[in-house]
Amino acid sequence: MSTISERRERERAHRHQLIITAARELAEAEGWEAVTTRRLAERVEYSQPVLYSHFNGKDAIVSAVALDGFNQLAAHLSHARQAAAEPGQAALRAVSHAYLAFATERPALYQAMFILPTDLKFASAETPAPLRASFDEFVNCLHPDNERRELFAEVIWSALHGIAVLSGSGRIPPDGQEERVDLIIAQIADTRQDRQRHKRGPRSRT
Amino acid sequence: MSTISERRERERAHRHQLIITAARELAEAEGWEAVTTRRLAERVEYSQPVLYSHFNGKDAIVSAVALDGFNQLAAHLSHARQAAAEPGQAALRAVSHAYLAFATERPALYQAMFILPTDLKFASAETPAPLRASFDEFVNCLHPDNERRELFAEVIWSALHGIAVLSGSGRIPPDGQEERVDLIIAQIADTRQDRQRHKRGPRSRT
DNA sequence: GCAGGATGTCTAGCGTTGCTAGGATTTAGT
DNA sequence: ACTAAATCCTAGCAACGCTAGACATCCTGC
Repeated sequence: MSTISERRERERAHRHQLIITAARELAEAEGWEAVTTRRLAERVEYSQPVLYSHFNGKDAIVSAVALDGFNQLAAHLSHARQAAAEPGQAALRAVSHAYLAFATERPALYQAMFILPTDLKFASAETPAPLRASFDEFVNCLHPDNERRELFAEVIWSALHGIAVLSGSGRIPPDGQEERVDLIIAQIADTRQDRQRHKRGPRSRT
Repeated sequence: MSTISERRERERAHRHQLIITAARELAEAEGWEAVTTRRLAERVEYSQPVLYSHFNGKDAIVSAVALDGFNQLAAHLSHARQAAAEPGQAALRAVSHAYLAFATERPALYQAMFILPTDLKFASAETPAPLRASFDEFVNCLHPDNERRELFAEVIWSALHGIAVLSGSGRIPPDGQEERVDLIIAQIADTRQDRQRHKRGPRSRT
């Protein structure tokens, strides 16, 4: 009575992942507007309703793809950071370039993570680990004595996200990304700035 | 034979603007997912097909709203810049705060301008004037001797857009926007940096 | 004043979307 | 072998963007 239900559960988990992978591949091949429940069901060779026995709806599927993406992003950034010779500005530069490369090379995945509406909870107690891990890759590039590391990381991440999405949608020229990243690193994360200088008394972040 | 067709044209232009306004108001009241062609038609008290005699499709309506938004944004930023005592960093700070205020106070409009798919052409020859005007409000805050003003403006704009959209979608905490803007201004647009120092030889922007 | 053509508008409907109810079929436990 | 439960699919709903074709209205030329 146990092994049989275990196998069932295993198969179910396998199919769960199959749906996520199929959705991502379909989005990467033809864009998210081509990811309909019918086409997705056809692709996994099941009927539509089975999708709804795994996910609450289409948004939940996109969310699952996004969560998967955050795992990949965290690994990608971590790899870049550790490949850098030493921590500090070099690591930050490496992570930033890795971030932008991820955004440009996996546009559909990036879209699921940051643009499409998802159920994911950010910046709260129930934030999934991969999200926090990705963010921490930026934080860990900053000097531990900088009491405003989180703030710096937020701003750097925001700036990178901004140029990623604006160039991705053609709102700024796709060329010159390199220059922009260099400018961000040089200006925002100037190592002269990333120190106790930025210590401040506790502030009310109302 | 002339005045009558003139009146027709006038009425048509009026209705054109009516549709745009109705779409914007509906989006601001209930979000863009509530803006359907049926509801929009009902709101302007015409049937669906008249929308298509004015616009090529729903995307074109969103684009028109976005273009209208860029006019408002340009005026908003221009006002903030000229209200600042003198040009330079103070003006940049004023414009940046005005930009973020616009994004947070008019989220639906901002979404049409920057997130939803539109037909607008950015960063090209046929870029509509209001888009360029908005961008130039940033450029004009930077020192004319800085040969990389455009690059600086792109990065500042991107950073602001990043924190606007990430906080708007809950991906970074909505609190602390003030701190982030201050950091961007202080770091990226440090007046010591915004000068000939940044002159460089022509670079290959491959 | 009145036919006739052009213009403007609406009704109705097509194909597709996300999602679900209810029946059919297979499987498990006694 | 028989009942019950779990599993899956067929069929369909309401709403979507969009369009064809019928109806009404208005201007023009006689």
